[in-house]
Amino acid sequence: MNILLIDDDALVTTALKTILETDKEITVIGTGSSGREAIAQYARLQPDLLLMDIRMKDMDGLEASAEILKQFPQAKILLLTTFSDDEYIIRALKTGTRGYLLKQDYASILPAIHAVCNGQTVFGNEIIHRIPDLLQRKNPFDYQKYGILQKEFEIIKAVANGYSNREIADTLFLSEGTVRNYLSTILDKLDLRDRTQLAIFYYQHL
Amino acid sequence: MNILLIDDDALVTTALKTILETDKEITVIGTGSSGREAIAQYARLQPDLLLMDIRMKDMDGLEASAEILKQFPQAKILLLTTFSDDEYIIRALKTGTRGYLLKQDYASILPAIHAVCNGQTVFGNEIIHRIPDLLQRKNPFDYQKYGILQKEFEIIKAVANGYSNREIADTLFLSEGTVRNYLSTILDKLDLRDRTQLAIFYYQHL
DNA sequence: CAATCCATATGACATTTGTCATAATTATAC
DNA sequence: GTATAATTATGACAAATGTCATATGGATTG
Repeated sequence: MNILLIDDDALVTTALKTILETDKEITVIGTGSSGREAIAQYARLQPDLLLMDIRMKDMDGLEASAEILKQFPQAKILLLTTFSDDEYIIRALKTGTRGYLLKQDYASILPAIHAVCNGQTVFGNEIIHRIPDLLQRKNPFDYQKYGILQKEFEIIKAVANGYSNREIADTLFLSEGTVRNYLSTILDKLDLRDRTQLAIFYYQHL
Repeated sequence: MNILLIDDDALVTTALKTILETDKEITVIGTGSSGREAIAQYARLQPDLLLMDIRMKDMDGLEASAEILKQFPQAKILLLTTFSDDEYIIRALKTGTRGYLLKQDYASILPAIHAVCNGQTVFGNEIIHRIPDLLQRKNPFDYQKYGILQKEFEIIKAVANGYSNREIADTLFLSEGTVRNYLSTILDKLDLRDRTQLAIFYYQHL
């Protein structure tokens, strides 16, 4: 089995390569450190399997996966991630990658590779168990934690619905200036710069 | 462990009951044959676990689950299904039920019950493997469809990452004016009003 | 070769957004 | 009962945003 290995961190790439090559059936035929490289290398090497990190600098593993799958719908891609990448799980599932593992879970990597090569789909246990929560949009934005007041939260929701200050003011029976002030405070509390970042924040935390 | 058993088909209920009671730790404290019964019985009996069919006459297992979970967020619900109930899987995941098994898979039922009672989430293997496919046919933002050009799409992604026009210009080596023009065109094509709505649109379509 | 389309760019303009200083109420808590 | 916090409000200002008209060079296509 010819494997292409992509990880931002050269140390990880090396470590993984060592692990993988303890398996006689596996050959690492290429490595890389970015999404763009993944795409280029994939097209060139046509590996049996692509083992890729999710979080990378230029283009993340998911974008790269999507692109590769567009060109090679049969591509077998196994994504690696850390616990903190929760939000990626659903996106990963949607791109159609064949597996999703925690990096920490070294023991599972080899079996997972074999399974994916055999056409199976593999998700680490912890990940499966998070799926219902994630789909449920649990993990709801805990506004108390950031010291956000009820009123402020109403503004947040309105912004996240795409309303302008004027519209928010009208809907909540406030003056536009007040809405602006609230928003300004919110941005400050959440350490964001503008309403767009706020909307994004909202969707990523809910 | 006290279990409530709901299935449309009395034969199945009986069969399952027999299987379950081979396990000394399990007691079937009630049975029923519809979603409504499930809700009523659940409230009355407060079982440790509810084992329920998905497809039933009056109110399907998912609606019933949703209702029960609303009243008892800690409820442990294990849904039974057949291969043909594909479309239900995603809905099931979204309701927050704790497990989802194929009826055919008798052998897994007892272990699954134990697992769920211990707070785990359990999905039959075949089901897990269908999740990516099922999610995938969801709305991936098909920018071709809206006549969005590649370049424009890059702008969209940048906006969805919370960048300002100035930053986008710098990153993509464009003038700020050009970025503004692109954005203006994009908003027009997608029938949106401002960058915030665009970011929201983006997150809702992927 | 003319007609389009794409990528890129300006300048001008109106509007919206975000910040700041400041302040009047009304609860609430100590 | 005084200090603090929450709700609401001004006005002024700078910066960012979005629109429009217009323009050029390159690629594609009929």
